[in-house]
Amino acid sequence: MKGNNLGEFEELALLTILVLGDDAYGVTIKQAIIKQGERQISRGALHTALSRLEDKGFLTSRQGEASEARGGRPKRYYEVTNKGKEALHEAKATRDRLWNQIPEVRLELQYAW
Amino acid sequence: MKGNNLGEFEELALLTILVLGDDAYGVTIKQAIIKQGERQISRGALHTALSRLEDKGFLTSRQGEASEARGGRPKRYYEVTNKGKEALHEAKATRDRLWNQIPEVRLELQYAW
DNA sequence: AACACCAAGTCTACATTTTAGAACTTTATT
DNA sequence: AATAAAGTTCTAAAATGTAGACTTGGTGTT
Repeated sequence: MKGNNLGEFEELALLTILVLGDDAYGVTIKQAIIKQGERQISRGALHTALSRLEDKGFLTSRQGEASEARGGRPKRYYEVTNKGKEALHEAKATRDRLWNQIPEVRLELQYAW
Repeated sequence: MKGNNLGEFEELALLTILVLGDDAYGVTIKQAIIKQGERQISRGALHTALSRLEDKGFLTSRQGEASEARGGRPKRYYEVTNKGKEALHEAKATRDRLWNQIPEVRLELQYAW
């Protein structure tokens, strides 16, 4: 890819991180995505996407603390970079522009009879 | 994939077909995508996506006539199915919902100084 | 100190999507 | 018949998406 296009899952992940703000790490991101009701995802799936996004400069991460509850491995918090935000805006703009060019009629569902 | 998620290129293609309406076939779709100014794509790339979308029931195709100008192989016209439209609406809804949950501040670009 | 146990991140490997470019097909023109 | 034009189809590789097993780092219990 040219390097600036986001895959659909990547985009979903970035948006979710922006929604979560300060509290975006693996588990919360996963929960949020699932809660959006859209799909089931695994830890692994998410983390590979996140680390690819980081490689490409769409987000950065920093080590956090362990969970209070019962200990556990330290969290890794994610933050969307400027580049990431720009990519999101661009993706949105392109699609919005396309949606605006579609006449209403053409969106109606057809039923056989 | 589960079977109902659209890849980002797939989505772009479906939207473009809706924009083009009656005149959507390989070449016009390709031109339209490029003209949206977003990217360069090859014939092959587009056609594989289209046929995959057809396999998945997001669009149908029918054979058309050859070009008037100078002949040539008959065109294949594409049309988005109900299922395709629904998938587009869903994808849009999910993202719009996410965008609405992002506070303005969090979208601002950061500059070092 | 040793051990169980929990929360989370990392690794591995395979499936699906994206991509480009070469090859092919059909028709028109000369 | 040969060549050109307008398209589509094939092939193969790179990028993304995905699940599940594995590891690590911490806390609590004895």
